[in-house]
Amino acid sequence: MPNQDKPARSDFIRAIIEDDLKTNKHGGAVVTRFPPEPNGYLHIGHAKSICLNFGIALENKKGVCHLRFDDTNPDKEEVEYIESIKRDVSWLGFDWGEKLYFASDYFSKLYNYAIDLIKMGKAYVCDLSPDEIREYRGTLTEPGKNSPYTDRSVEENLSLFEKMRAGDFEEGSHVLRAKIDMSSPNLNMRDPIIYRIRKVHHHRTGDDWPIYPMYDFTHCLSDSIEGITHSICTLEFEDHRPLYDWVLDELELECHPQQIEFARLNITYTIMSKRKLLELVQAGHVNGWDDPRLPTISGLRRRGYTPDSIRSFCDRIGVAKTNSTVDVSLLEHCLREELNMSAPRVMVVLNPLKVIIDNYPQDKTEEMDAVNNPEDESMGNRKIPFSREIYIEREDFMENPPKKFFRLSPGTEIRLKHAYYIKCESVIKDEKTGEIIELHCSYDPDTKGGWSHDGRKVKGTSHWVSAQHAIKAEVRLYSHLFNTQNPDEGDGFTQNINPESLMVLESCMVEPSLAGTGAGSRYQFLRQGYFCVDTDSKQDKPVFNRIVSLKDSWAKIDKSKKQ
RNA sequence: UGGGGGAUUGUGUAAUGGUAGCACAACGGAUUCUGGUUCCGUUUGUGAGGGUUCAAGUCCUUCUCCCCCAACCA
Repeated sequence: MPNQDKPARSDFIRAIIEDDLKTNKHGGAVVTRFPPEPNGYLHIGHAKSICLNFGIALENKKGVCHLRFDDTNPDKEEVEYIESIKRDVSWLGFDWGEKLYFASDYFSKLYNYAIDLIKMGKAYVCDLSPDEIREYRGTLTEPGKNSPYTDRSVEENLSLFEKMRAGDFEEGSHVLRAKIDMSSPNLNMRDPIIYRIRKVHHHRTGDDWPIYPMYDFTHCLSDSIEGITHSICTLEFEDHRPLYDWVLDELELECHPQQIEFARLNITYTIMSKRKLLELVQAGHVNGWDDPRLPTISGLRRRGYTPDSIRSFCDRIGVAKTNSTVDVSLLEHCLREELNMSAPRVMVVLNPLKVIIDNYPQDKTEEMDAVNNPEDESMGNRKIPFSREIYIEREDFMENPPKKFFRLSPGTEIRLKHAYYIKCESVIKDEKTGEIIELHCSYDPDTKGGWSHDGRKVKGTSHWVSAQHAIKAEVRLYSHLFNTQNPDEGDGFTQNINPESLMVLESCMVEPSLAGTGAGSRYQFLRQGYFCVDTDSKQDKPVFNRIVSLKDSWAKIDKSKKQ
């Protein structure tokens, strides 16, 4: 159960709930709900809402959070999405227990409520076409005018609505509207449509219904039916609150939840719109909904993000009504913070450079001791084979090093992590291209384990892998999907896609202890970053995703020098 | 030019008339067999003007800027 031992967070929503508890408004009950529409995959913006709603329930003695699918638009909704949403919510660590609901389960009740409204003279069947309805609605600055059907008799409305329900009318020919006020400055109150005719198969109710209720009618009533106390939603529904309240007030329902709105989550260098996410997937800019560059829950999961780190992120960003964009580095920080403690360290050479240690015996192999995690001794040690030929990172050698370069260069000495000190004696290059092919080094046998007894200091430490023992692997390096902090600026978000957001390295050299590691396992590749075994990984060819790099102060120095 | 919201450092978020705090980021230093981690430190803020008050981010007032709303979507 997440978040229980953490200090209580405070935000304006929790403050409202606390007040309600003090005044015993709901008899101590706190009932929230997460109400996704099953028309797409969940993203980290949904995670914020999930953490809020389920988190609040967990924090209160009589707290409950429902998972309710808002499935009133069969045109766009699919069972596949329901399954993915359930999977994502529980992966994030939340449990709805028995409290799994579907708005479609309330269709009969909703239909009866609509009839109640008609009988009260508060709803009418309108024969205007969609275009006409728009026209009659007026504009932001001009009031609307009454539909010619506003004043139909209760009997006529009843019989018309029954016919709608019976499937006697064509799609678009009739709608049921709430009779409120066509001159309201709030467009949502200008006789909103509450039922439309859609002769579409519904994934749960089949062909039972030729009419489907609209969001504004369905949502408040579903909340009321379920005994929700606090109905938390995003800012764009603020204008809908008067309608939410109107429906429940007119129907004189005992349970009248309080709708509270908060700002949705935005993160730098990514997008959070379902529509745009869909476009990226369909246009092939990414490889499916679980592409590790996407902010979808499934993408983050595949990338290697942990549920804990996402929850921790959601805790830290807070909840408010200000439109805001959170720096993606905060998300990365949350991941590093967790994995620093839990991820085993391992040595992997991403861009191999062969090193031959000339004074090391030809056929000798030694087992070197290595700690699995310096932050957690209980994770133990492992043995790593060392031999005459090894690989080091190409970046760790420079023939003409600048100042402050602590790594290997001709004549300098570095430490091989957990092994020996080596000194670079000569550089072998391709005669034609000038490319460095291999390095010849000498080692100091008295420095086994990476220590010298004479107090000699080396500034650089490199990771390495024994050439004959190495496993070849593919590593996928991800960076931001977009080049700009706000992908929506400029000529549309697809123009800002980062062409280098995925770099595949095919010939990485992995230490042998990683043989057979399973998909989803996370490691720290020493000095490089946190990596996760991808689902594409095969026994003979492991595939790793870089979740996030380590912080790199050398990269900063190097970069500032070049500028 | 209707209605509804919002504005606190680079970013996010606290401070319910009484020392503007925290986190991330950035920068400096110490420690370190990861240029990681850890530790210490530094810089940057109440959108603007006026008013009330001993005291204003907070109250009053005028203004500015930003977001949302005219789907038979949610």
